[in-house]
Amino acid sequence: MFRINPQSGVPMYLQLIEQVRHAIEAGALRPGDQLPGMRRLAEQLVMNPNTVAKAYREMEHAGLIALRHGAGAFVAETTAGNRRAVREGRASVKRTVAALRAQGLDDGAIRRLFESELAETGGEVRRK
Amino acid sequence: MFRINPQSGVPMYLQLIEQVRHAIEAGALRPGDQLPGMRRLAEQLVMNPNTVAKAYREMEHAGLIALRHGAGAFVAETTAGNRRAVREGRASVKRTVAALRAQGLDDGAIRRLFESELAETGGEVRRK
Amino acid sequence: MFRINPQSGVPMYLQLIEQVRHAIEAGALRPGDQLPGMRRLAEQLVMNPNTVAKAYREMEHAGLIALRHGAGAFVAETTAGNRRAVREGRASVKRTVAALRAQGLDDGAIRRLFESELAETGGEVRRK
Amino acid sequence: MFRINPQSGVPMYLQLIEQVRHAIEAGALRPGDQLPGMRRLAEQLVMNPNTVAKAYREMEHAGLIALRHGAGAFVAETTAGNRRAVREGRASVKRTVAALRAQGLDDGAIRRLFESELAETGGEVRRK
DNA sequence: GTGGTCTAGACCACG
DNA sequence: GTGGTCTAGACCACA
Repeated sequence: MFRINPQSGVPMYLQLIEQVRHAIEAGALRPGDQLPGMRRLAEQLVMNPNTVAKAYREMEHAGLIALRHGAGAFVAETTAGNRRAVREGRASVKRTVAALRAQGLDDGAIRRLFESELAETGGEVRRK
Repeated sequence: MFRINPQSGVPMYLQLIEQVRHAIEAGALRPGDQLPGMRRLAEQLVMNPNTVAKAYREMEHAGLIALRHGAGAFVAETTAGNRRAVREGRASVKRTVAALRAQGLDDGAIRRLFESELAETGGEVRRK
Repeated sequence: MFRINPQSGVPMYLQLIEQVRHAIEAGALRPGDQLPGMRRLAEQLVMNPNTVAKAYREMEHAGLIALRHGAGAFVAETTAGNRRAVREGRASVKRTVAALRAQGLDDGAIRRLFESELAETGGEVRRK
Repeated sequence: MFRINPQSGVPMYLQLIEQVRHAIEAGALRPGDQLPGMRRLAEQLVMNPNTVAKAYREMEHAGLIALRHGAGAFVAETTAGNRRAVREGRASVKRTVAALRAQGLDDGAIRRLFESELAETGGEVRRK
């Protein structure tokens, strides 16, 4: 369900958090849903359980999920977000990325293009 | 010219490298152009000169730039890349991002959207 | 400066957090003050650096301290609290505890007495 | 009769033990008195019966209570302790805590205050 | 079996 | 030297 790249320079636990966040935004994970157990997920993603635990703890702090001792991790009920916008946006992103790929750009170049655009047009600062 | 976010979790020196790489791809920096001095850049970006130095060293190692002792850092002549594709791609990325922003998505949600797309469609693994 | 008891059943990192919080409340640590380095403190308290790191991270989350990469940990400026009440309260607590000790009560009995009183009179729930 | 806080970081079974111990010290529970049934208590305190069972087992091990198979749990006859000192101490603790509350201190601050006092003046180490 | 704490120790990023 | 990430693996608390 998730794909982590240990070589990207982005901490693995952050990658996991972003992907869970996206899964929630996109509706793949819904409030109340149980997340995979830490150990099981660690095994799937070929990483250490402690690393998964760190991601889960941070997500709990962020109010994204709730950890119930002995019971598991669950998507928080308060998770709102604009799921509609995210789901609708997927199509245009898909088209744009496909076009860029067709022109011979690799992942890195595409990523830099998007990041550059975000940096230029965003009043927002990129945060943890 | 560059914008680094120390809080993003992505190493600052990597952010700088990616932005230089993009500037070259996009034509903002051309072969032979001189890069800002390390100390000056460090001051501008509010970071330690050692961190800038590390980024420059890595870029030299990658063949992106050439460090001429006592003279400064210059964009390498050998820098190929598909500049045309990058420049042409900017417009569509700009349109896509603007549309997503208009739907109320913030930087994070947009980033997660294209990262998700890259991960799903990319045969390529994201590398350092 | 701090005293941790590994056998108490209360997690060591929580004990450390409470003691730092108290030091701030009591004025022993003031906004802007630098905390001991994680490794150094770990050595002093005879615990693992990772355990200290966990305490520091939680305190950062709680807004108690700020962690500056490569620079150290510092007491947050926003730390208000009612220092006066805490400092003035110390005397009465000191007297009460001394009296209880004189009557032959041990730490456990004294603690249970206070906790019982807090539970009975507190509208507040004891939180992490 | 008892109040457990699952969020405090202190193990629930330890909280329960301490509260039973206090009830005995304070005379609320007298030698020979029957303790609530494990299942009933678990329900009241919103916790798993196994957790209550663990607390009861530990208390039996500590000689605090006796478990009579099929009959229930009873406060041990041998329970000594200085009940008089505890009962007499309640008044001064009540006064002290009330004063601290009046000064605006919350449960946490009060707890840190007496824990700090216990740590400073106690030759005793806090044990399980 | 699930989350939580702790240890020991390696390597990286930043100042 | 300071904080930060990751691994490997033990043991505890709770359901």
